[in-house]
Amino acid sequence: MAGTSTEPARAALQRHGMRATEQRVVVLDALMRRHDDVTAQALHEELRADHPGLGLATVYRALGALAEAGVIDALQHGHGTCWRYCSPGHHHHLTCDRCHAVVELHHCGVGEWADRVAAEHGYSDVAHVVELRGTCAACRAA
Amino acid sequence: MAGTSTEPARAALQRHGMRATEQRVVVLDALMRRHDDVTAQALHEELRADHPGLGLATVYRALGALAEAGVIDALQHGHGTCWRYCSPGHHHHLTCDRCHAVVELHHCGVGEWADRVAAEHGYSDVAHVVELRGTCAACRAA
DNA sequence: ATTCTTGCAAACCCTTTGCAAGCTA
DNA sequence: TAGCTTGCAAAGGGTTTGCAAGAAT
Repeated sequence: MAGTSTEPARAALQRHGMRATEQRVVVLDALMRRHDDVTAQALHEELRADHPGLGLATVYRALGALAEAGVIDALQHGHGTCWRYCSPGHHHHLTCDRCHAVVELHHCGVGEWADRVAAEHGYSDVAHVVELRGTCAACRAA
Repeated sequence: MAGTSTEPARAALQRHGMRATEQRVVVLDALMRRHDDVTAQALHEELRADHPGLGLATVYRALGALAEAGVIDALQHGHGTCWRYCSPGHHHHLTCDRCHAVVELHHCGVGEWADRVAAEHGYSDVAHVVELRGTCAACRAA
């Protein structure tokens, strides 16, 4: 049935020159399906239900490799690292403080201001990290 | 002599309802003097030269309390947490990737965009985290 | 005098690493 | 087949905590 294929994950792995092992496919596929971010341990716990042999170290290694390849993002909010799938191209995220639902913002309203301000202070090669956080409609209603 | 008083640190502590112990004063004073961020361990190492009895756990506790009071910022870039003094009021930071020198930007060019975009997606109570990173003039020249 | 804070060292917890076995291309 | 990847368990490293002694208000 449609929507349950792991092909997208497999394809993404190969596109980035990573071997498409079952474990990596499973990890990436899980991230591509969810709308929020997860810790390595929570993800491991979750995946273990269907994949009893999957090791925690393997999850950590897969996440590290995927992040290095730019396929996923590592987030440092709070205690421990959280991970989430991240589509290509420059964009920012709007996340819900309560449920961690994420909206990707592909139109960036910061670059111009950032470049101007940085130049005023003599800084060059400026990058910006932006994260918007609020309460999503669903959580507000709840 | 001027410039070496720990009064500002002491005052900031009391203003936030924290007991002005010698250790806390020393920690906050050190942060108020520097233009970059530090790890707890590095700060401890540094302060130990003049304050042999100062414990690492005390540094961690002081930093945690100061951050909770909003007097300093906790940063999660790279491995381990870094800390830096942060003046009051809404502002953002422009930091040098090489030397970690910080410029505080008290004019925010993001709020309007953030609020609009968030509203478009049904999010409310929106806050934004922004950090600009580049190479400062001094490092570029070096 | 009371309550909070400190130092030390041990405990914690998330994450990484070594190594032999298993898989991918 | 050659070389990467996995699992397990042990090691690592930054941070937190328990507790008795010491300060601050």
